[in-house]
Formats: sequence, C-alpha cells, structure tokens
Amino acid sequence: MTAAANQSGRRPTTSRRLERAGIRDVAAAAGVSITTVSDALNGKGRLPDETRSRVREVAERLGYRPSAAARTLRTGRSGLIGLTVTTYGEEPFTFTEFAYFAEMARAATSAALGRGYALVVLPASSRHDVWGNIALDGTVVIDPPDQDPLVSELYRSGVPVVSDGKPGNCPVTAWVDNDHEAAVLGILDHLSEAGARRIGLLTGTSTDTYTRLSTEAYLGWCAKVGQEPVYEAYPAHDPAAGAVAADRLLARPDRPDAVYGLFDPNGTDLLAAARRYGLRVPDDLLLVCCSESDVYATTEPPITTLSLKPRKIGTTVVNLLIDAIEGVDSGTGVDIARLFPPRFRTAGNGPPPGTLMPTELIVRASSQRRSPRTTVSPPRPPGEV
Amino acid sequence: MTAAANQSGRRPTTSRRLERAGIRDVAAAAGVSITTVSDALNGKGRLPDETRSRVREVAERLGYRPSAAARTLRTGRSGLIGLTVTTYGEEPFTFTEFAYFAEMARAATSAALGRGYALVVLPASSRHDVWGNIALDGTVVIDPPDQDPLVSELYRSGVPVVSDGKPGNCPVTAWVDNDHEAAVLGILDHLSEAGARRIGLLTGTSTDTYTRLSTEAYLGWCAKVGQEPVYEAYPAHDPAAGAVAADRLLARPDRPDAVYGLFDPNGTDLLAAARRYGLRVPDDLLLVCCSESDVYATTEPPITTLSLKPRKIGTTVVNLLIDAIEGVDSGTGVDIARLFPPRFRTAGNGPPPGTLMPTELIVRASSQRRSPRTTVSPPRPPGEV
DNA sequence: AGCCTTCGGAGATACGTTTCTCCAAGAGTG
DNA sequence: CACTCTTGGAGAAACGTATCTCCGAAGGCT
Repeated sequence: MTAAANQSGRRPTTSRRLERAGIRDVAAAAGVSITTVSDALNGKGRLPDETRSRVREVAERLGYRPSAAARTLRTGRSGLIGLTVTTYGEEPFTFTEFAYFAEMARAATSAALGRGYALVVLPASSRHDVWGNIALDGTVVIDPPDQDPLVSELYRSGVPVVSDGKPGNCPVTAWVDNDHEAAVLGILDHLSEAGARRIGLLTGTSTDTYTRLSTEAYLGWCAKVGQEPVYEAYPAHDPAAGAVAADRLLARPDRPDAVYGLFDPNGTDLLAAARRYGLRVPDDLLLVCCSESDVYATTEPPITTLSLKPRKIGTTVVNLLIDAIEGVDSGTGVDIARLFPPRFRTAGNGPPPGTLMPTELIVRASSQRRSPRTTVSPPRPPGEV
Repeated sequence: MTAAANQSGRRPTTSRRLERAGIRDVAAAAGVSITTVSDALNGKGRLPDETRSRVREVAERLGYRPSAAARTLRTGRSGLIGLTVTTYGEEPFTFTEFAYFAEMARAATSAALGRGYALVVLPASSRHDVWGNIALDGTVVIDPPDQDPLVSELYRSGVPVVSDGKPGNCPVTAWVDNDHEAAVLGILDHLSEAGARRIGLLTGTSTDTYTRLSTEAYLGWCAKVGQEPVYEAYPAHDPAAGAVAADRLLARPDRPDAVYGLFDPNGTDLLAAARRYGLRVPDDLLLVCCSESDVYATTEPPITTLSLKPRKIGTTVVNLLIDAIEGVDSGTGVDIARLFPPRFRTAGNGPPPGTLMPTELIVRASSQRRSPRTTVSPPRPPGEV
C-alpha cells in the first residue's frame, strides 16, 4: 500500500467544498490509481479479487456514486431511450386516451428496464429545447405521421429510431406494426359468417397508418364482395365526436346490420346508439370494435374486440431498438442484425426492415347470432414475421 | 474573417473519423473562439448581434448539436426528472392499472415539459444498474411506502424528491396529497343524507397512505356515529380479488345498504355483485367509488365517484420539484420557497412541507334516492391551502 | 544466464461543454 | 496626454469518467 497516497490527487484548486466523492477520492482512500478503481468497479481489467473487493468496500464506505453524466460523455452511451407518441389533440400525450398506448408504453418501459435502459417521455413536436438537451441512445416513435420532421431530424442526428406503425416516408431504423389489412379482412369475414349482409365501418379522419390501412382494407373488401361501403369518419381524438359518428352511422337510410369500429370507445358508443334506435345486439346489429379494454367483457352484451397486442408490440419495438443501439441481434425473432451496425443504415439501401405482429380477435356475444359462448381465435396467419 | 481559421483546432489526434461536428469545428469554421460560439449560441456574454447571428448560421450549416452529456457534466443539470410509481404486483408500473396514475403521469409529463424538463420512467425497486446510470435533477415518487429505501437512497445522493402521498417516514423534500380524511367523511355524510343506515367499505390490504388514511377515517366515523364497521379488504393490485371482495361484502349477514369502494374497479364489481344478489341500485343499495374513469357516467345506473384530481396533483408535484431544483418559488400557491435552497433541507428541521389538494365528489344516480339528476359539488373545504 | 510471458497496476489523454479570468484596442475625459 | 471605461473576445481550467499505452517485477523455460 503506497504510503503517500493519502494526498488528494486533485490539482491545487481553489477550495474543496462539500462535494460528493469522486473516483479520485476513492482511489486516494484505497491507495490505488483511478484506473484500478474504475476497473475494479466495472469488472474490467485484470485485478486480483482481493484488490477488487477492497476497492469496492472503500467506494461503498465513501458513498461513491459514479457520475452518470461523465460516464455518458466518455462512453457515448446514456442508457436513455426516448418515447414519443404522436398526438392529435392539443395535449402532448395520448397515453391515457386509448388503453392501447398505456399498455404499449408499459410493456416498452418494462422491456427497456429489463435490458438496463430507461424511457424518457418526450413530446411529438420537435421542441428543440428539450430534445436537444437529452443524450438519447435511441428513440421509439409511436405512430409517426407521413413525413415526420421529428424522425428526419433524429435521423440526421444519428439517433436510431424504431417506430410503432409502418412509417409513411421517413427514415426509421426499423418498424413494427400489426397486419392491419389481415385483421380487418378477418373481422369482415367473421361478421359475414355470422350473417351480416351490410357491414359498416366507424373510422377516423387522421392520416396515420392504422386508420389508412384499415380503411383501405375495408374499401377493398367491399369492392371485392360487391357491397356498397357504409362508413362514417370522425376525428379520433375527440371522444364526443365518436358518439355522434356512431349515431350518424346507425341513422343512415342504408343502415348497416353489422359495424366494425376502429377505436376503443366505439363499442360503448355504438351500443348506446343502438339502444337509442331500438336495435338489439347481436340480433339486429352485430358489433366489433378494436380495443384493449376489458370492459367489453362485461357490457350488455359483451362485445367482440380486436386486440392489437400492444404488450407484444411495445416489447418488440424496444428490443429492436436496443439491438440496433448495441449492434446485436438478441434473438427477437427478427433477422435484421446485419442491417444495423453500418451506422444505423446509411440511407439508400432499400426500405427499412419491418415486422408484422399478429392481432387477436376476442369473440364475444356481440358478433354471433348462435352460441353466445366466448372463444378466442386468431383471425388469419400474419403476412410476415 | 481570419484566414488561418480553417485549420482544425483539435490537437494532432490519431485520425479524424466521420464524427459529429463539435463546438470546436464551429469555432474554426466561423473564425472565432469556442468561448464566442458558446456565448453566441446560449445568448450569454457580450457580443454584437452580427457576430451572434453569424456564429448561429455557421452552426446551423454544420448541423451542430451541442452534446447533452458534456453540458450535463459541466453544468450539473440534466433536465431529467425521475418518475417512479410504487408497485404492488410484479410488473414494474401501475400506469394502466388505475386511471388515476395514467392521468397523473400525463399531467406531470406535460408540466415538466412545459418547464423544459423531461420525465424518465423508473422502477420502484432501487435497481442500482439503472438508477445509478442516469443523471437526475430530481425525482417524483408516487405513493412511497412507509420506510422507502429508495427515497432514503435518493436523499443520501442529494437528489430532491417530491412525493405524491404523504410520506410515512422517509426524507422527502416536499409532498402533495389529497385530504383523504375529509373526502371519506364527506362521502359518508353524503350517503347518510341519502338515507343510508349502514355504510360498508371496500378497502385494500396494502399499507400505503391512501388506503390507511381512508380506512382510519371510516373507522373513526363509525365510532363517532355508533355504527358497527362493515368492511372487506383485499389486495388492490389484483383485479379478480376485487370482484370477490365485493361479493363477500354483499353476502354478509350484516349486509350494508350503502358501500364506498376505495378503488377504481370497485364500482363495476359492486354493481355486478348487487345484480347477482338482486339488489337494485340505488333503491336497495347506495354506491360510491373512487375513480377517475368516466365509464361510471354511462353505467346502469351511473355511479357517483370521488375524483382525486390527479391532473392537479401531477402538475403540482412537478412544479414543486422543479422549484426545489431551481431554488425558486414560481408561485404554485405553496409557500415553501425558503425551505429549499439550503441543500434541499439539511434534515432535522421538522417535517417536510406538504400540500393538501381538494377532491371532488361527482354525484350521480347511484347515491341518491330522490332526484337522479347529476350534479357536481366539492365535499368539504380542504384542510389547507 | 538470458528470454519470454503473465500479472498487477500506474499515467495520461480525450470526451465536449461552460465559465472564470484576463487582455487588447478604441473611446471618452480631465 | 495620461487615464479610465467599455467593447469584443481569447485562453484555459475544470466537470468525472473510461480506456489506451506502457512498465516493472516475478516466474517459467531453454
């Protein structure tokens, strides 16, 4: 043990105020160099176990906490992942608006934490003051609009981005989405089989992928089977507008005898509207809506819902992103490891890799005229994976 | 413009790889010193507007983005606030479990962003690997348990902590909570006035402040008015257990003719249980539950709910915390500015400052035997503020 | 005896800012 | 003319870590 080591390694600075212990203090107290301290604490280098444990003990005694900022500066890794959900209303987040986002965010947070990362909630607007002040290893973007300037900016900054929702035209590192077309077609088939003659759609006016693909699938199906489309669109972020749209749909002269609602509250709204018009569900009207909420298991009658499996999506998105950050394929089942390491795609080599996740149709009483038994079945095999 | 400025200011390092432009590059390109660049970009120092704008333009052209890590290291501020919600189940967050948390988190995020901070979602367990790797300016803790080791550790680290929920015995900088006692007493009075003779309680088994204070208020009220307490407790994080407990409560020989449920799903569960026992609401059974969900506006019948105003709480908590961080009283209505600057309370000077926020009783059909009109009224004046 | 290898660890540098200190040159002032 | 101010800006020291390079010493081998 070097005897002269109790001299603080700091250069003769102004005055030692009551600051937190740094790695130098630990080194001095343990009579070793800061290299040794760093190695001992991080499990690197070649050191005898005795030195390692001694250093650890001294560090503990001094209450030493490594500075995250310094570590980030040095290593270039912050362990932070941005999470932003595109908003349609004025409030910056839609977490609570639909159960989908809540579930998805929860799973994403959990997955990130499991791999040693933490999620930072960020606004969809590219507010420079906040985005620029945070060292991000990567970002998860939920439902980016067609030409998202935020995503482009992140791309320019060299931050890998994985999106939930197939990106319209912005350079993401990878994306994950449901097979919305297959899901909608599955539902339409299901309703047809249950005896529906004219299936209506409650859809949204925004241009996100989900709304667009679903609506297109519906229109395509109509064209194929020769049914006149019957749908109402409304701004999905406005809860009141949903009830009105549901009412409008059932008030039409060409009233549908089955309806699929794209958004979470549609089930309740449609049920209420049906009641107002004296329509019995499922006898006069078959109902399905897309929702993650289990309140539909206890409504009168229980309503068949399409689950987008947000947990699975959130987990996958985060794992994909962290794989990209670390340049590893941790085996999420998606083989895109090769595409990542070269500077997170240097642009120009084809579309970004995407993954389609399966959906799940939870069949309840509202969509079957015969047996009211509740069963669960996947609608169609997913297109990819 | 200095002609010799195109020489990179870097010392002859190994090799200039394709790295992001730093402040040195901007300085070199603009023919000024890095001091000038820093001052120009941050609006500090004394510079003629012409220099300022020229530097800004060069920075823009080079796509310069200041390194958040370096800035954090230098200034000691990260602009990051930790958000952790105490969990009872195995999953790390309860965001979605109750609408309360979702609303509260949303408001908190919004408030933080509004003041230039971002929220980092963190686990309630003191996982060193993740907590230690993040430079936090402060932390919001939701519902800390009695002797939260996490809070103690944060305190030792010098990180200011503001909690939602009056802390049992841990050193927080400040706290915010509802006046739970007043809220419960208000509800019990309300039910009494509606004709209830025996009021039951559906409560939880955990030891958090909310459950404890509410239950104590109920028991105190019972003692005062001479009613035998009638209650069932269950682990609040288990949704299935709630339904069972509701059933148990209504199956008792001393069945109550009015029930207050402390948790969000209790309304639905109690309604279902009442149906099973052939009890009409509100005729045979008066119902109130604590919930932020508006599904209770459309149930059959609509259920009276107590709102804890999570938006207001989330906003207040964050503003209090940021005030503490910045050592400012931005006028949140709480006068505790003086207590903050001295090292975030140096311990030993009395209990931490707290704020009680009012609750709101949203009266619906389930708790009145006369008029089924829906009205809104605050139950009692809050104890403080 | 000379040489190679491994062990244990020290030194120094770089990460990219912010900011404190200081200086030169011109402008006013008596 | 000698002086003080003010303006505009440069230099350099931190911030606290990780890591690359290098080095002495102690064996082991031929």
